[in-house]
Amino acid sequence: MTFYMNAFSVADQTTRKELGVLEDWEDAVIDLFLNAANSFGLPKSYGQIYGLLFCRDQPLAMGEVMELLQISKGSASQGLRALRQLGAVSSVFSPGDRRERYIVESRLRKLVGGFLREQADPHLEKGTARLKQIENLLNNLEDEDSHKRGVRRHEILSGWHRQMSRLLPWVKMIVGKSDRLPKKSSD
Amino acid sequence: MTFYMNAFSVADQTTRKELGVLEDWEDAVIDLFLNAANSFGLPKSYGQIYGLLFCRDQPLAMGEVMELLQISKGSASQGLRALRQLGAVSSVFSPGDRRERYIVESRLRKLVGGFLREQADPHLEKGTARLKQIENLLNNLEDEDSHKRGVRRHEILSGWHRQMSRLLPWVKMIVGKSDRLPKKSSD
DNA sequence: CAGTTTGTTCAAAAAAACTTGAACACTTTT
DNA sequence: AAAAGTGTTCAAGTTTTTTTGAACAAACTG
Repeated sequence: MTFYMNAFSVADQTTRKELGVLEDWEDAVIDLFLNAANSFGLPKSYGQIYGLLFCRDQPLAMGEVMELLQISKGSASQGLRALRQLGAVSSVFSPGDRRERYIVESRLRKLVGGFLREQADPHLEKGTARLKQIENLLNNLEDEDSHKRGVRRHEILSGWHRQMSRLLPWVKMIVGKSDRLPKKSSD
Repeated sequence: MTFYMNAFSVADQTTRKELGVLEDWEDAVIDLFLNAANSFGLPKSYGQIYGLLFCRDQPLAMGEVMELLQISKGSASQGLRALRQLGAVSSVFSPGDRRERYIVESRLRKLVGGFLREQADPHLEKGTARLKQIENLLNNLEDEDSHKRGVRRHEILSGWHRQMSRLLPWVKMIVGKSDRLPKKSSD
């Protein structure tokens, strides 16, 4: 009934490592991040890449990411760029190797901070501009009733905008509190 | 240079209302919500519908929404359903009219609450399940090093999950503080 | 310098998300 | 009970987003 659930039997576990294949739990973690990326409005390949690097102790080069996840050069390149931009991934160089290698940022505070900076902050700024534009349209308006109605709506929107601006700093605060669990030994 | 910016001249402002056409400022507000919906991961038609109802003092029937926004029956029906589900829209009946008519919820606290309930809470629950699944995969594991590595990752993810769970109640609190601006007269 | 490795770009292909409208179901009106 | 009004559903069509891979650039290697 569930014969082919896994592509490898228990006896093959060493073989798998040699072939550069993912562990089952790694697959599950990667899938978790794939779904998370989706619900944050990011392409799923970004989630996969983050998830893979998250699983590994050693930094991986782009080619390794491509092979392990079976994704194209383009996806890997763009995904890594975007993740660096978000501050979710950073690159390191091993001496004697020309390739750039990548590791994740796994402190939630930093991840949330980067996400808010890249996604939320720009929206708030655009919001300011839009509110101004609506204000202008309301001023070139004949109809008195419509004007009044519009002004009321503008006030509500401004209130929302203000509240959202207030919220973000708190989010950074709260998430930052007790980050990463205490580790067994060094770090 | 900007001759055809608006489809109607100032002299036509009464005509516009008769034709059941949107005001310029209403268009702008609707567009604002269209974009906002997009960045919250909701279909843009949902944003348009919310935006239109947000602009109006009187509740609108589905047919009116369809005509004013030039969207199909299907989009209107589904959009209104989803918005009601989120608690962003509610329906009322006028006596002597068989049609259901719709109005928005414009208290930010309620909107955020509904959004978190429908979107964030389910994700947190799925997260719990996924973490358990990963834990299981880790237990059926031969390789000692991989197991240790996996356990560490599982700990980190559990920590994130806990923090997110903590965050949501705070968000509801903070947003709820000073809702809606003080109004001029009654309401 | 010709060849190799590493990584970026972007037009085209593939996949995913959204919208449409026709068919249907249920109510009310005549 | 036929006709008209209101609203839902869902398969098919459209649009948008994401992924791919070939062409290119840059940096090393022998």
